[in-house]
Amino acid sequence: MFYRGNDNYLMDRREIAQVLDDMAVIFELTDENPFKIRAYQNAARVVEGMSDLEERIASGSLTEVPGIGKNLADHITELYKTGKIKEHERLRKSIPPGVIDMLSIQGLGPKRVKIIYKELKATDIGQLELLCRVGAIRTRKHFGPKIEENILQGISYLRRHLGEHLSSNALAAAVEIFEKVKRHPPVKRAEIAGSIRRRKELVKDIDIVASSDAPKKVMDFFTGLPEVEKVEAKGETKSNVILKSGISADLRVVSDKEFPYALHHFTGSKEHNIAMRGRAQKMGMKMNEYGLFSVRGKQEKIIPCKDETEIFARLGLEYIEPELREDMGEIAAAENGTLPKLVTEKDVKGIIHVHSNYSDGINTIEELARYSQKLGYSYLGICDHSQSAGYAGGLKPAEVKKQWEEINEVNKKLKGFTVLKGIEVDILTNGSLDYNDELLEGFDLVIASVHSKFNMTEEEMTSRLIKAISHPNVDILGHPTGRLLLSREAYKVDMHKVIDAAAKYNVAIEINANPHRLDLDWRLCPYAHSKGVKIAVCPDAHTTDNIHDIFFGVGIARKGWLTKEDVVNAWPVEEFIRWLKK
DNA sequence: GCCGTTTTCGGCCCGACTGTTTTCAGTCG
Repeated sequence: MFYRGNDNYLMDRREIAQVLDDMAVIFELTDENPFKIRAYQNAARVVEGMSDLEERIASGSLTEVPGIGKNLADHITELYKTGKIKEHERLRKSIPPGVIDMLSIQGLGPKRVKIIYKELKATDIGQLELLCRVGAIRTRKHFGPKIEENILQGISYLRRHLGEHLSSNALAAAVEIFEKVKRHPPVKRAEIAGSIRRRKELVKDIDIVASSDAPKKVMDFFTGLPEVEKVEAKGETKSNVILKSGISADLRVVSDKEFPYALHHFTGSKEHNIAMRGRAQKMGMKMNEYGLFSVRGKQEKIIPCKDETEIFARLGLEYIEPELREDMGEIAAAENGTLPKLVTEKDVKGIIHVHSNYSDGINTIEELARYSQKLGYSYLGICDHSQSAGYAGGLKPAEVKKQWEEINEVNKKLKGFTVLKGIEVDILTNGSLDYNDELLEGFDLVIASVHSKFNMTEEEMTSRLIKAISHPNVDILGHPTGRLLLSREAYKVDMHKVIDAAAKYNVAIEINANPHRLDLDWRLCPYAHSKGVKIAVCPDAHTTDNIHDIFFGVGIARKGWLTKEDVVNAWPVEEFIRWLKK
């Protein structure tokens, strides 16, 4: 199931980018030159997209990379070699961590946080909340009751999601410790269970299930891992630790005979398990994490099963994929033999919705194409931003024409691979699109997305999206609700009406595979399927690395019961193009 | 911070929106 990750230095590059971004954040709070801040942010993105970082560090040629000068080259080298930057450590100490946390509150940026910290002396979110409640915020210039209210709402949103993690972060942390546990000699079998295995978009903790005859040894090994910050509980069957990444992780160790039952039990969901136990009971059986038992009076006898498939079979069910175990109809479908054959990562044929260096992406069209081809895909849809998206380097019509010529050139060079001329066109406030019809007609592929004016009423936003969908050139509706997991709520919109409109105009809806979005929500996929609406699983990539995010999008599609027939970019290129020309 | 046949200082991207104001500051994308 696992994220195949990337070749070579992904973690190093991401970690370096993270530190540079962190420095930029601190600079924002300390009145640094705004262009210096941007230089750091820019360098973070550049490093993230570099394929030859190690060579350049070794040869000292980092400064040849646009956006990296003497200073940043030194910082990056220091970080790569020593794991830290002295100046970063110094900056970190100059500002309380609780102040930096405030920046994650929606509507609070560096300027306001600085006033809250320097003038109102609040050093964490709790103190800030108190200031809002007593009306102390509104005493400052340009602060008023409405801003107090917005801050309180932002804090409440953060609290509601306290202890939750993006699936991408949780998975990365889980894989790191899981691989070690799995390779530990006393361990016979091991799997990541829980909501990560069910591919939920947000995850509270990591669950690992292992089998062994020497549970104590396994527990000692687990609680002694270098990734562990704190051991919360430690026993022979269960241990709980807090990882240095801040995520809580559970390990359960059972005998190898018990493993399939434990795996099923700790994969959940709780609701699925309740329904399964009810079914077992009706069939004269009993089910828990240690086994499936036949019950006769007071006599209980274990029913041996070597894996989960056998457990389901004993209960008269087809194997149910973990993604579907939410008690949302999967048990009935497994009984009737009507479970869908879920789309897999391998089914995906084309990567669409990718930003190039024409707008806010890092890589050139050719780099993106060659990388996608190397990964085994057969087509790529370049979809940069349209002209209104000034912040993201949106393309003016003349630049679009230039890009088309470049795409033609790249297509001539590549064999057995097709680059499509696409665009992520902004949906303007009134639902019209950001280019005239003549220009739109020239694209192979048009994704329409909202990037502005999120605070409309539900009626206004719904009709705005439906108007965009009804445009004859629109093929796909991009990130339909605009949500950013753990940081921004979706805008108000009636997605059922939007899906109905997508069905009417034969427009596909995106599952944006960026782990911060995962939008369309999987809970709405069955409705879309029932209306015949197709889905596009798109990485919304801004670097070659981001293309791997497709993994998270496919997870959501699977959770939404979708098959490869439902997913337009799981179709061969000819079929996809035929559909685009519909 | 970076960049540069405008070669070493001066420019670097901006439009929309909100909540404050009474002309603008801050945030977001």
